[in-house]
Amino acid sequence: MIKITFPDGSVREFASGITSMEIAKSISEGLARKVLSAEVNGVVWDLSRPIETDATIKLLTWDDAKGKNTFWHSSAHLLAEALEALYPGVKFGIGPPIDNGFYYDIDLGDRTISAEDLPQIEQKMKELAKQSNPYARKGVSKKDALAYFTEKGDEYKLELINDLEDGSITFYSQGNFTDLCRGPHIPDTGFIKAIKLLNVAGAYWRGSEKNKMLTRIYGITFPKQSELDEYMNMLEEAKKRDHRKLGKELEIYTTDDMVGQGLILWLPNGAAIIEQLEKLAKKKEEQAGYVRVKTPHIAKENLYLTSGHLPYYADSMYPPMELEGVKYYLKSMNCPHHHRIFSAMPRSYRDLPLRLAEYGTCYRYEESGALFGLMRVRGMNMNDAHIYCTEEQFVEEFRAVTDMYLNYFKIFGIDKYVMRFSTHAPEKLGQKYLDNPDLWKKTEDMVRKVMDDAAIPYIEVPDEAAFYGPKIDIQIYSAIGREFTLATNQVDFGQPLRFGLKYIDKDNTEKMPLVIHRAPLSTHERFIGFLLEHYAGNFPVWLAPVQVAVLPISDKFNDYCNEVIKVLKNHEIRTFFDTRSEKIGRKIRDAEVKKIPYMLIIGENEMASGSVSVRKHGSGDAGSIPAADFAKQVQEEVNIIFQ
RNA sequence: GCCUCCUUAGCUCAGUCGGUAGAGCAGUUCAUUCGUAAUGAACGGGUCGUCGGUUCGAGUCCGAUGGGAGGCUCCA
Repeated sequence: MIKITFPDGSVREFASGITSMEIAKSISEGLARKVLSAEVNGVVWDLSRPIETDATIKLLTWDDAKGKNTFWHSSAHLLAEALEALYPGVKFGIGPPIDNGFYYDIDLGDRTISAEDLPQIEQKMKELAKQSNPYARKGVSKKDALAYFTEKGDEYKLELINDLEDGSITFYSQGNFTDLCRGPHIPDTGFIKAIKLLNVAGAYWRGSEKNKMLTRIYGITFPKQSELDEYMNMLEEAKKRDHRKLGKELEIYTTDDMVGQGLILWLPNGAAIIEQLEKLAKKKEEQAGYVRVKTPHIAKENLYLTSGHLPYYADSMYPPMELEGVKYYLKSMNCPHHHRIFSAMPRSYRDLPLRLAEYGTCYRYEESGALFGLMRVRGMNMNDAHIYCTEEQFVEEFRAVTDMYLNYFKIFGIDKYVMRFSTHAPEKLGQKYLDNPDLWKKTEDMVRKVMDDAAIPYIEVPDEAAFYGPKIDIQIYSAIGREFTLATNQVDFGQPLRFGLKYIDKDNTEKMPLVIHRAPLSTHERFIGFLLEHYAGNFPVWLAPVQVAVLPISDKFNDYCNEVIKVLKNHEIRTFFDTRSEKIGRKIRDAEVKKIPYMLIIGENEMASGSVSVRKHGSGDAGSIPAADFAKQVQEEVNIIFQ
């Protein structure tokens, strides 16, 4: 007999060799129908695998992330089985589960697969799923494994097997399909009731640009059709929030072939949002003791040789312009310019910390395939600043920057983010990282202390730091589920060295300052892209390009409307006056579609009483109040942000 | 950059078998002066992304190229 411990701590005895499925059945038939795999002593196992020692066990269902993983992994095998049936001779790469579904990488030789072929493959998968073929696990020797895939002619699997230890290799089979696989899998294909193949894409074998490009098929499956329907609905909803769609609909930005890819043309509405963001940044930075500077878009080659950006990053810089034998580059970073400002005059310890801020325009030649709406562009405006401080001041300064980030997140209601603390790898000092172990240790310890003291949750990622120092990246998630870096907060002791930055300390000796790079509001491009999706285009009053739409019932009230607009403008409120001879319902509809936060409906009653009827975007009629009171309320609503 | 797909009016899209382009919305003009999500009518608007090929004839078929989408790689 063996002892099985359950998650609630209870212990039951079973005969040795019992399977998780049998255990599930002993609990209830309902559970046995739902269970997908089991975590046995912390490792996810097939339900059919016999347990021969005392163990802690957790039965995994669709409600567990690990259960979903098993389900989707098995679905990938089902996809492979269908592909092999439809495209004999197809070769397989890898087919893992992912956050939302699974994929399989395949090599079809001369044949291609396109989106139109997916329904047919889906159909085949459904047919095979209905057969409820069990997933069978089998240990094989390395020799047999190699023989099997040599016979099959699948060089990708052979490459994988060659990297595996003999004795640790397992095959899984279902129906007519056998795959090299560590497992685990669900009991049989019949569990997979709803199947959707989402798209085809190219993917390099083993993720390297040097290798062959395989065809990747993405799909998702569910134990119930209703869950698939729900998921597809969610995808539809997410599409409506896509910043590229909203950016067009709300006339925020455009791009133009004649101007160039990745170069954003901001329309008046977008420019209005930019104005507000800059106003906010100015205010917050001024409060935090920053001073503003302005630097040009180009600089001589020597600046980037000194900073070290050339030649390592020349590929992602626009090529130089050469005039009178001198090369000029478009700047891809603001830091070198700021460093020269630091060095423009002798600096004393009394000048530190010196915080130089600028909404600087940078240009990076991103690969054409990497460009993506506002999120990845070639010309961008960074909310940049560089803080020059002494080692003693560093913790305080780094903390202040972190506080500023958190303050911004509160203002924008950003609560889903992850702080990634990227540190160096000691064995790569002198290659990937600047060779100064003391400074690495010192600065990493200081950053860790700031994060721990402030009790900010973060994940530490070794070997991801910048060449010149550790950094904190803030990862956020767009409404479409994409993860990207919004902002970064970096320590730099490399550039101060390269630029020979120094200050005169109390003891009259020269010392090198540390530099903090920070960009809490990212770039205008990426941040507004994010905000569009974050707010689904419903900008809060303070950011909305147009804050108040003034809608007369008929043009008889235009004069009174103009008086109201005058009052609004005196309160610095951005307005739109709809003078079309349309019915009020139409004007309201159009203002709602434009997502203008407030609409003022003005007719006979309002004119007589000197009031306005307020309608709030998305929530309807909000009653009428005196025009001056409304203006004051809106102004206060806005001012609160800038305090 | 690489793989797959897409590219028709300002926007969203239709266009059959290869026979010289169509709708809705938007725009302009006129009428209407209206109380909380679309008043009506008329009019204007396209070298079918560009270049080349096949064909008596190309929006339609083929090739190249620009741009876009989904991925991969990259992201100081």
